[in-house]
Amino acid sequence: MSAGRKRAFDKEQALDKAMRVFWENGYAGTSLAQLTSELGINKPSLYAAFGNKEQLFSTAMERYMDQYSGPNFRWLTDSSDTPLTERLKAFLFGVIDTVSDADSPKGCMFVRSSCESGGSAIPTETTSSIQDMGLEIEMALTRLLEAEQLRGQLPEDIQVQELAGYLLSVTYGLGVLARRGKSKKEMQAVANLAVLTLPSQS
Amino acid sequence: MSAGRKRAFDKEQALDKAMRVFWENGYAGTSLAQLTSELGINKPSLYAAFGNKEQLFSTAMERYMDQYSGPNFRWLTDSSDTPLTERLKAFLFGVIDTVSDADSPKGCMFVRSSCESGGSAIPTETTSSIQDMGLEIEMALTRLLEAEQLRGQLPEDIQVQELAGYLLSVTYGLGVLARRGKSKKEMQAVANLAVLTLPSQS
DNA sequence: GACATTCTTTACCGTTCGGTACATAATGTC
DNA sequence: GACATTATGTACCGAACGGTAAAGAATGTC
Repeated sequence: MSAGRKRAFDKEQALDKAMRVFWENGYAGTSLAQLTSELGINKPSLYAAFGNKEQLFSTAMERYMDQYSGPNFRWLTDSSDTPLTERLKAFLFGVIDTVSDADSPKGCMFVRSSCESGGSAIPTETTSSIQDMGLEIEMALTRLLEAEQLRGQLPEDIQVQELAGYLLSVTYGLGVLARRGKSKKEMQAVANLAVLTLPSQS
Repeated sequence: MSAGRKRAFDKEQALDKAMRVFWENGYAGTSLAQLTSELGINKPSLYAAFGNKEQLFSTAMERYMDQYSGPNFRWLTDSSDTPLTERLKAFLFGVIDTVSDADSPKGCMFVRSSCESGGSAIPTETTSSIQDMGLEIEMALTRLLEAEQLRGQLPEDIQVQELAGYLLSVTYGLGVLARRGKSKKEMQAVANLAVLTLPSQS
């Protein structure tokens, strides 16, 4: 064990709070004063633990993806005998729970950050890491659909990357709807419609 | 004609530029220095013409809705003998042109502002006006679908507000996809999928 | 052409921004 | 218990923030 005074706060807990502040107010819309106030620590402690604002945001973004996006996509990527339509529905319902949870900011932090990135509001390095996260998700979804198509769960004439784009569009749209205050029930009806109308029954 | 020195810049043109700056960088991510630099005018001129930053943003937002959102929705609201599916497709293609135009910022300014609003990043008054814009769109879309259902263009057992939510979700999703760099062709394929799978043929 | 009016320019206001130097307090090592 | 090490609290930094006062330049009215 190394010497030195012990940290007086829980780092994971502080990161979770920081993630929620960014989730609610965005990168440009969040100030260090807000962060230190919400986390209950001083600026030097924050900088010692997480680096600067940009690095803290990136870490918070990764935590969001690990904690929410990952588990939701696991409904899709976990091998299972459940029909694809039902797994898609479970995925979308999981997303809905995430973006309209009563104890978290409304909407999707990834969607929000994607919209905020690209311009001068977010540093370029962070912008490209957000870009990478999105590409990773998209590729995973495409690969999954390809595998399902080979297994006969999808018509052979369908373009899987088009279908992946469609599913992403609906998913992202749910994030926006949630931010706009759409109720969980209404969004679940939307998800049902989206899955119901899929060309998935082989 | 009233007395006084003439304005040395075109107000409409300046508003258009301001709209694009907000579109690209968001409300919190845009500074007055950026605005005055991009518009080519000084701060006092900007304040005299448009009020403060918040009022300028609201005006820019209204211009965006008038110039882009309005015309796109007119594909839906204009009475026509064209089948609903084709009108929906025309609407979505119009949206795609807007959010992935080569001469404008990528993505949808309304989607972006909706994500940014709600927290402390945007003043509450502006937040609620954005909220109102969204509700107006949603109600117009719902009314349209109701009318189409009465005309027999939609199955009687379908819940039009659920369908409206679904269409909004896809539409908002396209705005996010565009911001993330999806090509126009890919998005058009997504729109085709979304319309193709609709339960619209009566 | 005097004058009131309106815009532009410059310079500035107080505040908040992200970030840090420095002294102090707490810990493990020896 | 001396010491190196690490975290905390305070106080501060220069820069950028949104916004404005004041003076000068251009216009129409009379």
